[in-house]
Amino acid sequence: MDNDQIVKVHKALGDSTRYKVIQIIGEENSLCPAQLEGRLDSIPLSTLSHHLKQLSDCGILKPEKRGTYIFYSLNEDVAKKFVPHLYDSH
Amino acid sequence: MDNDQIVKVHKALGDSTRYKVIQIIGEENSLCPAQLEGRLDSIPLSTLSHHLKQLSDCGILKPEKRGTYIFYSLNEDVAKKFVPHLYDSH
DNA sequence: TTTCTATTTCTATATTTTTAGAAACACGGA
DNA sequence: TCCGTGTTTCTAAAAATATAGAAATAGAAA
Repeated sequence: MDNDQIVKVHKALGDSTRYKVIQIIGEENSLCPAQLEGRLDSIPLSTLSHHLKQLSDCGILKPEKRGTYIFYSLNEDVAKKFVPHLYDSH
Repeated sequence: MDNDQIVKVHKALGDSTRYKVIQIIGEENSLCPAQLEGRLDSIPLSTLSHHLKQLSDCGILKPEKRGTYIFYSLNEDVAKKFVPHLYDSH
């Protein structure tokens, strides 16, 4: 993992909405945008989608398409490096 | 360390100049702005100063005044949490 | 006190990022 | 095929951040 990649992950985590998304998905294992929307404070899906894209692009989230739905889950390799405390209580 | 603080550290590390600063200080232990300036690609001291402020404000850098100089070093508690690999080879 | 050096703050501009409505796309089911 | 649902892309505007020159501050030393 080179510096650019590392900086990209930090940038992705350096926003409170995106950080909360990572926390929620860390608890729930796998969620789709509409489910996440219900757990966040009145955020439009279009905005959420941008955040999910950024989190996926940097590699910390892993989108998985099943029919119409897209389930997002943590990429554990990356998540363990950057948000290890999410794994502390398991 | 609460969420706001965590997000703040990630945001500070999510910029390539600031990330490089952290890497350099991790190698050198303690440097002042003018020394750092020489290790970075033609950056004005005023800009560097802003970056150092952001890195200090979020807690990952620790400024220490000695006469006219200000020496910046890593706050190890924070650095070990967010950039643990900087410690791998020591 | 004056000067020199190290560093920061002020100010303004340029750039990037965030936000969100509207339109488009993708898939499953009637 | 047409409709409904889930999700993304398009577009534009607002907000935040980065940048850097100039001015200001702080301390050391003459």
